[in-house]
Amino acid sequence: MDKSTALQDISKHFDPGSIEDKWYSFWEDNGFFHSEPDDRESYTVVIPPPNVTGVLHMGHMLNNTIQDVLVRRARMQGKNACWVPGTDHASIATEAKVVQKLRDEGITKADLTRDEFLEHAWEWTDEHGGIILDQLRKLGASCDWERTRFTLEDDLYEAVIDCFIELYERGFIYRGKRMINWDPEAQTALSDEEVIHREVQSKLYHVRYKIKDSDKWVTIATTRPETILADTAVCVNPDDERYQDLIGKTAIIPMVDREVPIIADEYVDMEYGTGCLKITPAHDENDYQIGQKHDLEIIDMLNPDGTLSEAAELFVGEDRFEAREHAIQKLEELGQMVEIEEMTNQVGFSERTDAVIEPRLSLQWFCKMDQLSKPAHENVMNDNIQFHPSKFKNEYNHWMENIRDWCISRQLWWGQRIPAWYFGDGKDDYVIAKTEEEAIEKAREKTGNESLSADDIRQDDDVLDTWFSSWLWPITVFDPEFIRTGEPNEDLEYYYPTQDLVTAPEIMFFWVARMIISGYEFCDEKPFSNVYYTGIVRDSQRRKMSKSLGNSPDPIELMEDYGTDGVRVGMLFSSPAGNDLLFEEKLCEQGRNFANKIWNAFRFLSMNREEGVDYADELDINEDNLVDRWMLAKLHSTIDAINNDFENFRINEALHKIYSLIWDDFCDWYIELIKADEPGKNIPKERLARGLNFFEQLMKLLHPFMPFITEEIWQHIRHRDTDEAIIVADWPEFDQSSVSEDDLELFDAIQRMISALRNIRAEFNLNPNDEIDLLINAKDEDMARALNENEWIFHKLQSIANFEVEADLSKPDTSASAVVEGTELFVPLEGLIDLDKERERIQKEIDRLEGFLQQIKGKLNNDGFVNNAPEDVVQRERDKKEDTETDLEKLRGILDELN
RNA sequence: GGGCGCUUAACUCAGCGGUUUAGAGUGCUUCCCUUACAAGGAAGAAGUCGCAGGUUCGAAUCCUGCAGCGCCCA
Repeated sequence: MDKSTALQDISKHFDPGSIEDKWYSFWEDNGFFHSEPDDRESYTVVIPPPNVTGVLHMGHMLNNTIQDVLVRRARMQGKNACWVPGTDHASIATEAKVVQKLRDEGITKADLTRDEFLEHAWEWTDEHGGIILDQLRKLGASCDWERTRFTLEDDLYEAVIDCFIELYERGFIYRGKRMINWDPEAQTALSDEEVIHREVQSKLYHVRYKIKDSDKWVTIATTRPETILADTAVCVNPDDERYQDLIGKTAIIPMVDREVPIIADEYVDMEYGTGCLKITPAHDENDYQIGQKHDLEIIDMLNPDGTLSEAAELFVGEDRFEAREHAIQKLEELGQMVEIEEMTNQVGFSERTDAVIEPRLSLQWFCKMDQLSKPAHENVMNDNIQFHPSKFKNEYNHWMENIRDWCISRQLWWGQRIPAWYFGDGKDDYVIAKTEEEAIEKAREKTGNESLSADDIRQDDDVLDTWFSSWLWPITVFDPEFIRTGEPNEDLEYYYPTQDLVTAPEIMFFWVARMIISGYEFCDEKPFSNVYYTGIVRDSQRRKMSKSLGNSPDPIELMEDYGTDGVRVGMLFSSPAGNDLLFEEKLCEQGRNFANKIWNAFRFLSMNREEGVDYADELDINEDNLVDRWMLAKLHSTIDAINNDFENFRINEALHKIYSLIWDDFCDWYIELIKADEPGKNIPKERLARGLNFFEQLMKLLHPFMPFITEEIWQHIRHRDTDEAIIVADWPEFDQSSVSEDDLELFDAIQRMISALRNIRAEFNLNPNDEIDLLINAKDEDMARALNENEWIFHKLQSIANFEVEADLSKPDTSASAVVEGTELFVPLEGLIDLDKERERIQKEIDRLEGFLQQIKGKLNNDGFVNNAPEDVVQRERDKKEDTETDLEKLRGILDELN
């Protein structure tokens, strides 16, 4: 397949749409994404599994682009790169969607059996699942699709059950009645991490309770007056002098006239509110603690759906918010509402359904965290696992230091069903078993009842938290049986621990911390070495992009409008690790424009190719050509800098450097300077070959960022066998000996001279084609020789009739002038020059340099600086001073002559 | 309430080790369809680096306080 010819009609605008699918299939079909264990060093990344029925959003785009950049570079470096894709079942979110869909069809969940419901859920999953994986393909993600995993597929399901059983046997899992976060919308318990606290405007109700056998009243304050119905005590601080006489008395709960004790506990803050606290042990965490301590009655007044239960006595069946309104009304009627105060307070909302969370006493399964989390805590703090940026270590530390037990049961059907089997109503009347048969056996053993049968036992209805399956992700994607066997298979042995994890800081506790915990617990080894936290993608008003707000552009549309490469570049450009990204489409435009620039550079080189000519395939510069030496030095210093950026996870910096190397150095200078000497002629063969070879190096450095255009161009430059595709090409190797500081400096001086000439043309309205004379008074003989040797560069970039360089040339009359590092440039402009304007120009330069000189002198006149600063720093200042003084002297001379 | 972070050009952001007149993109001004690219080229204007102290020979950079904004946790 020789695509290197017939490019004369190539489009002026790069058309990404026509090549993306082609190259993606090419890579995938040829197995470049697939990895098998071998002798090479492994480089492994596991994807943060998106929700199986979700669609790609901007956060995924950023996150997966970064993963792809890392993976593609590692692959080019010759590592055995393996990026494992997959999805999770997103228990609550998916179940909620299925419930909603059924509701739309007039079916309620309660009408269905578990199996019937799951059938609907699988149907939904089959229909919507995988969409997001196709979207990742569109993004160019070089995942090993043969390894695609789903947290609810059979063997991963089994692994989670094994994990539960294992941890139960190790004593880390227990069942208990605890205060949990109840989501009345999804009707399930949630972990602490799934509750989002938001500040809301609310009211603080001051309500007075009557003291029994007395005319006295006591006033409490609450934001949830309906919970008064479940009060079982009133509590004051034992040191509070105001209430000493009340302790031990009885208060009468308003509305229901229940008698409750007035107790004393240090927990009560005397300063807060009235210093009197109502105690509702069933519906508040702290109240529950006090209730336990003082052995108070517990009245659970809520049904699972958030309506009031019989226990409330009043407003039974009403929703909690409706009941609140009625309670307020009633209290006012009774004359027991003392005051209503406006206030802001923190309210918990469900991460998934956004329903207001109710603290609720409930029998749930928990995972004990204090012991389990120790190695995970230590190994992040000692940098055995590195966070990028490291500021996230602090948050991690704080969470770990205050870690609480993890509520892992969910009152849902979509997930791994808890392997607990009950044979009675007692607290301990259960066994943990993988199968029914095993459960029967264990139950017989436990009860001593040999005739116990399947009819006598019942499996727990609940499933496990989704994160209880994804915390095993780096292990089970490779070896689902490992949790059970403890014997790693070949894959786990080879790929674990993985190298880098790229994710959002939002799920540091949900997922990252827990993966580290399970990694140490089951593998006795970290799951990854680096965690790169991306920023959050926000809109121009700093709002998080979300589907519900409708402020997120459709990623697929963006890719269609700007090209995938363009969008990738746009996303990465202003996104250093951990910093939020304010997304605007302009960023994609910049990416698209860059692709177009590259495309046209390639197009130009192609147009100069001649049919049947072989262009050398090794980069072999012309050592006699400053421009070649300069480009080589630029290339290698950039390779070095980019490698360094990658080491430090400064992905956006690396991109900026390759961007500038291609656009500013290669396109604006190198290509201009290798152009044919006469218009209409082709670039000479050797020169063009070198240009193409440089271009190849640039494409390789760019490939991780812009995979499609680089492969397209790579394949056009010359014929490639399949295994010579850029995706598996060698990452350019840094060579220090290719970086000549002298060449970089000389070329930099020439660039500034050219810029000075362009400035003169602009100031005096000369056209690019107007010929000028250029007389140069070089600062010394070396510079004179160097400029004479490189006279051609000036001719290439400027229309120059006469070019003259001397080390002692005097200024011609009526010329425009410039001074670059002690070298004076004169452009005689008889009749064209506006002397006032020229004086102004020179004066401006003098002013600028004088300001600069002042600063340098300030330093050098400071004894402290001269005596204390490192010698080379002081010397540099001295050199600067001398150079600046020389330039100033010359400019003043020029100005004198103009006057 | 506890903790963390941010504040740099009109806008969005870089700026890692403290020491070259603080950079990029966008936007703006002027010129140019110059034999790749107008999705482009050239030139240019634009910043007392939030405020106040401190350390230092030297601070956008380190420390302290303050203000404003944001995030995490309770």
